[in-house]
Amino acid sequence: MSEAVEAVSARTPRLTARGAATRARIVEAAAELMYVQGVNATTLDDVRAASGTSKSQLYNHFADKDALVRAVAELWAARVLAREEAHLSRLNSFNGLVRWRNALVQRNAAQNGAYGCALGSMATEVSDHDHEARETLSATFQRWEQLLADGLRRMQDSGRLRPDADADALATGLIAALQGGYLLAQTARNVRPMELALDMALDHVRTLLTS
Amino acid sequence: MSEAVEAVSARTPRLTARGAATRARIVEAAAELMYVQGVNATTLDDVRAASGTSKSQLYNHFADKDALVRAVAELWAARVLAREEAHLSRLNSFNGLVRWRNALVQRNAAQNGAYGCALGSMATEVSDHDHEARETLSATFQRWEQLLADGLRRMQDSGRLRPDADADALATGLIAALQGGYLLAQTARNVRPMELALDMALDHVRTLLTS
DNA sequence: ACGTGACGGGACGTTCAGGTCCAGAACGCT
DNA sequence: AGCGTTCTGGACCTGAACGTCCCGTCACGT
Repeated sequence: MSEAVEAVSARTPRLTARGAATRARIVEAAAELMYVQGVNATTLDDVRAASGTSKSQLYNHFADKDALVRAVAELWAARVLAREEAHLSRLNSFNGLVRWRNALVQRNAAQNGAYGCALGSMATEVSDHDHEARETLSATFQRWEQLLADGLRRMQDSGRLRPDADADALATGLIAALQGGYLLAQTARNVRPMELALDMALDHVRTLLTS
Repeated sequence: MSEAVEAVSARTPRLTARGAATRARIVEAAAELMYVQGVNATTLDDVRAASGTSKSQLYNHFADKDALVRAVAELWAARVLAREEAHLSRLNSFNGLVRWRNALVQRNAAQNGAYGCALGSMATEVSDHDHEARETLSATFQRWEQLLADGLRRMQDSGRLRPDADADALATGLIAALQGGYLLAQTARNVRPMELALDMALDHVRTLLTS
């Protein structure tokens, strides 16, 4: 997430440590609220109150609400990718994939599926409206798929996954299953559909292992 | 969709043919706008203009915007289920599943993935806010899964699908793959991820056929 | 210590969406 | 045909959310 903060601070060079801290407080508070309530239901006054700042700060750091939303999208993108990189950068076995699945399911079970995936929810809410944010999120999904695909390729290199399996396609399928699972779980307020979706995707990968 | 209309007309018994027509115009216009622009970005004035009605009509037929949103959710639910029932009620072979996939992909390709699935988009946008609408959508997903599961069971009965396959779990996985595919396609403005997601799910079903 | 520029607070303006109301037109029934 | 009921139109109200502004405060360099 430091990436996102620095990317913007580079655009506005004069920024003291205090200012940067305020900006970070704003984005983090907004990220939390927008995840829980949705982007549209989160007002700037909510953000102001939650971040302990004031209106002028919001408009000191962001041109308008859309700019804040974009910053929030970048923050979630960085957070999710950091988390996933930690899980996937050393992925090299089917069991690693199972552990990945379990971590995601457990995390989502803790809130009964509510809120879904921060990226997925933002994507549907924002993609009709803000092209820039949509492209950020699209690139993030692609990066996420790449992390998975790299892991699958390592499984191929070490002879665990059949070499004729299409790692990129599998990665897209896994992320789609995950996102679809998030959506069904969120709608049903129940993690079970997410488990089923991921298990089916993993079952499919299992059929492609070198037995 | 007649179901949804009748369900409400039953609640408000006094309603002339003209009134019913007005109500239907409102819901249909709102459904279109909310699908394309999103629920939140659609104002009642938009609906009024698009339906060729007036404010008082909206509030004559619906208590508030949330009630209209619920009616729209019911309309989409009925529309999607009617469409899917037409495709799936006689599903009895793997090729039927492939045709189902092709129809969905083709339909979504026509708009480059934009807007996604009406049900899925509404679900994420509404589920944090309106429990009733969320439950309608959740029930619709379940019904949809059931249509698929019934088809899969027919494939088992006719000996095409292995009897130890879990039809319900497969159905959930297929719908999740579809919804995840919709989401990725919408974010990328490209149908390809949806194709990959569905193909992976179908590949998995293929491994469960009686060879 | 003193001045400059960034930071901070919050009152205020403006717009716009949701929701109300009432008078008149259309309908349907006897 | 006449009358009550329902439907229709659109003006109007209200509140809330976005965005502006101005002045006070703080930090840092000289």
